[in-house]
Amino acid sequence: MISRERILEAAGRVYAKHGFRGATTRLIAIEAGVNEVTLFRTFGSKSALIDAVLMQQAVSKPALELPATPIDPAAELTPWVQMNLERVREIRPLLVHSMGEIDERPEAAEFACRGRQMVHECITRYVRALQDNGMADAETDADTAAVMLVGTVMSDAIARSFVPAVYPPLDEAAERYTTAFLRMLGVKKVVST
Amino acid sequence: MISRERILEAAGRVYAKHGFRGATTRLIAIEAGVNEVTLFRTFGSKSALIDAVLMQQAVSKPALELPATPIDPAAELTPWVQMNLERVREIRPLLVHSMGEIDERPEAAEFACRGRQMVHECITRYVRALQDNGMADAETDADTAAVMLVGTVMSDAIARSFVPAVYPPLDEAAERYTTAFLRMLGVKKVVST
DNA sequence: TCGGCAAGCAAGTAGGTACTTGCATACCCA
DNA sequence: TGGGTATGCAAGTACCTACTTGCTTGCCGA
Repeated sequence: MISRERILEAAGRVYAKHGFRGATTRLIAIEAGVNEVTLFRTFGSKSALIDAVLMQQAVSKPALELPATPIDPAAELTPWVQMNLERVREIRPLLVHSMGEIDERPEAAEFACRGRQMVHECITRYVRALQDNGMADAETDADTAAVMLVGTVMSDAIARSFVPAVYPPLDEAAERYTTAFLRMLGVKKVVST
Repeated sequence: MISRERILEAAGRVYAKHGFRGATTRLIAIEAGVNEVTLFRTFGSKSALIDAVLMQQAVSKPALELPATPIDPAAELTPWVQMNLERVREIRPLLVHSMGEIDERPEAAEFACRGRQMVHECITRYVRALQDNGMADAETDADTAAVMLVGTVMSDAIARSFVPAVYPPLDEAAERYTTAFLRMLGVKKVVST
């Protein structure tokens, strides 16, 4: 049963590189250092194997939380944005391929959507809390701001690798996005608490 | 020479659905209502055909311009954002597939990047003009705001189809994004000019 | 010491893939 | 009227694909 994990990891790497059609059972077997037959005996079919890969990825994320009651928004949001940037960057090839394959393999949809949904709920809750606590302008369009922050994170994490020129430097991105986001919401800087 | 265009269009549709590997020459030929051999006689190879498809797409865009000297930012930006949303939505499947195939087929990279680059330059020029004219706060991070607007547009156009719940209604999106963007820049509303 | 189980190996099946070749038709322009 | 040019059709090549079958090997626990 050691080979099960080896195959899953190998399949993940190969799928990330080549997508479903390009991830041949032969390639995966070689990458896993395993006989091709073992792959069928363990997972039944190539589709089942790839599904298992995506399923595992979707489950293995412990969800990045934000405090229920905000205190220092910039200090709380910046690392959250940073972490989300890194996470999406990690799974970028998987994400892009499964997005392209949604029509042909609807099973890929859940993987492509789940993370996005969760992040959206998290940030939306947070901005609501900001408004309720009077730390953000009550009349601003908080939902839109949240959508824009998450959209920015996705766009950066996915597109930076092939259009690097347009994005802020890697080590400044999270802070800049956060600052601009808080500006949108009309949040004042916290000097000391 | 009529078939050349027919093949190009058909190849575009099939590629959009199935990606490079899934867009078989047989499928394309059937979709074009043309003999498979004609396809090879006209383009030489499948790769050359798909390259031609992407090349044509990349060239056929006349670039959406913004005024060199802003007068009413909201009125100028909203339709621009709307148009860009629609454009990216149109080529979404093409974009997603070519993004996934960049590693394997670097020729796809130009198509995936070109539009993004141009839009970025356009909006950056515009916000600079806003700042120069004193219509936007001079000390705000205009570049980051521009990146966020474009990132939002890309994210909406690409992800709305499979995570519709998180995005603002279709007919309000452009206006909301524009409003939030102008807020980020500290642009006051123009009442009448 | 033996039985079961995971895995490897070699070979095969049935189908799909890009691409080629040779030949038959049309059609248009000179 | 004749020749080039675009296209169709049938067949074939060489290779890749997922997946199967039958047999062998090695390990592990009773």
